[in-house]
Amino acid sequence: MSKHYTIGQMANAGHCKVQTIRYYEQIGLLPHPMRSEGNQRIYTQTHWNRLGFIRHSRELGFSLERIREMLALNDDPSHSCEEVDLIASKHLQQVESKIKRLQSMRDELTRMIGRCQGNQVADCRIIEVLSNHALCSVERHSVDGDDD
Amino acid sequence: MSKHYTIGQMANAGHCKVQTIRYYEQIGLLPHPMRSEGNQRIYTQTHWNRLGFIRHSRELGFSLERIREMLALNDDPSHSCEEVDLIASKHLQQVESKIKRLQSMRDELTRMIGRCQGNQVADCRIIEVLSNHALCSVERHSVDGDDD
DNA sequence: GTAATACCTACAGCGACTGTAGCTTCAACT
DNA sequence: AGTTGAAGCTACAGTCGCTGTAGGTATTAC
Repeated sequence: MSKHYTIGQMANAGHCKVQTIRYYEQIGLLPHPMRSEGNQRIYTQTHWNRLGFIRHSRELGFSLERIREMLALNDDPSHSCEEVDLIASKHLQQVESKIKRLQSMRDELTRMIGRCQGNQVADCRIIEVLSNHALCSVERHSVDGDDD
Repeated sequence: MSKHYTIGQMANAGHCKVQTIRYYEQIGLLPHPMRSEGNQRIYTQTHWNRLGFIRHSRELGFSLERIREMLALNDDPSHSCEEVDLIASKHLQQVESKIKRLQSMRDELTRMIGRCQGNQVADCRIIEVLSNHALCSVERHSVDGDDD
């Protein structure tokens, strides 16, 4: 009765690569599926839904660790909503501060590029600003990675 | 006459870690400095300036590869400004599209969180939206990394 | 029967650092 | 002069979230 899916169909639906799904399984985010006689993975609706949750959360920028936590909460349906709310709210804050940082980058880049006259590098405003932070209006911030 | 700096002083000025500076040297972004009798790195004003350029560019979100290119252009002062301008303009575009993506994430997160009533997970709007992309207004985009 | 496609495992690589282990060197203080 | 603590050294593994590759097996379509 219940539908089954190949890894390729899952990847298609999740807008990700086949390897990504195997990776999620490897790190314990997706449960091991059954295997066919020929050793190929056979997914059920449950896997399908779980992958949907993961991919959608990724699109909203959640880390795999946060997703793992939210999935655990999801698996206990009588659990209070508070913790999920907290995770999402914290994430929202991080997204907002990333936006702010990117906006100040954008402003400074725009200013820099606008002042460039297209002459020689020796007189280039862009090079000049990059060489000299004092000419820049972007406040200093930590330079570290973030996820999409 | 000319000033010398230790790696610690450089790191301080560049708002980065000592290891980061050794890393930049390793990948050829900073030239090898002289060494003291005790094998410690001794930096000159030239290194100091170059690190300043790198760190400021990083704060504006340029990748190390773009920075490498801009440094090469910078090293030829009679070179036209055009290429620097192009690199910066492309980067600005990327920053702007990152802002847009983050803004739509922010909007959807806000919407999701606002609808949550703090009951049980079974009825949680956040979980619901995450489980079902159809409930979401964020258009699908590729989920990949970006730099600060 | 054959060819193309999809699947399998295992592992290396990306970017930009960061952390650790196990040393040596330097600067300051008694 | 000795000692202590901070700063420096090398070499290498780990982070995150995949992505790519090599070298094989299974399935599907014609």
